[in-house]
Amino acid sequence: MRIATWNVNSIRARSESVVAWMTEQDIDVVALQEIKCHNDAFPLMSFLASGYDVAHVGQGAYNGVAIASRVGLEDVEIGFEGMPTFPVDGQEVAEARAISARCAGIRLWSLYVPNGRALDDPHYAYKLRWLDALRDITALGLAHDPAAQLMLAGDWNVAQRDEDVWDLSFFENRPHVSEPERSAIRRFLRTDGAGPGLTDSALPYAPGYTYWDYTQLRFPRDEGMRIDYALCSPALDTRVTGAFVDRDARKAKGASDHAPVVFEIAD
DNA sequence: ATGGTCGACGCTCGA
Repeated sequence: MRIATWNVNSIRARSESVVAWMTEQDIDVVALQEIKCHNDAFPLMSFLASGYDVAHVGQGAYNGVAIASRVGLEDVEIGFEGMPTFPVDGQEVAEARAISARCAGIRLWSLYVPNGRALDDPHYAYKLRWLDALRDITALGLAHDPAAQLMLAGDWNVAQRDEDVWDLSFFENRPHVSEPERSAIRRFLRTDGAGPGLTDSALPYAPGYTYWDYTQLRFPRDEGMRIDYALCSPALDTRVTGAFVDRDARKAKGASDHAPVVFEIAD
């Protein structure tokens, strides 16, 4: 079985190419981020016509996440317990950054972690709060069910290692590489005894970049970042037999600025 | 040639 994660940067602008890619690449389930459309504007027909069921939550021009599956889509959850909100015009908003479903026995999350914007921006503190809350609820769930088949997939907006960005000095005093963000991700991982004990399952197979800015000729110069990945529970990680970043999908005319990451899962 | 991007609720913002 193949599960993918892809920040598509608008689903309405490229629903046909996303569905065509899924069919060509034999993708069974995809976690989509930044769909950037209202719930009633989701291009559902493109997916249904190719045999994919879809769960989605939108927020107009920004954010929005979805899961498309041809192997079942059950027990959909929007957001997670304790998910932090962000104040917009004095109102606390639960942004459309997390959706989950059980597909072929796997509890898959599609996550769009807040960008952070700048180290002194309120969105940066929000990002750290958001990651901490997600880690807490994940650790609780896995403590209750250590054999859970769990995949947290998405755009994490954190480059964990120095080699996950093309030029570390470019990111000095900017989000994505700061120690608090990296520490927040490490606390999800098996290597941190206190956390839920997940594994960055693509890393052994696909350690390359997943995102290249549209500007500054970043893609032709291969000046990218590895910020899209999936953290898997121990029981699921043992089933991951391979992964790849499809750079060809980033090359295409009208492509998203992120490439999809594909996981091969043994039965 | 010292620039060079997109998508959306587009005369501006977020990535």
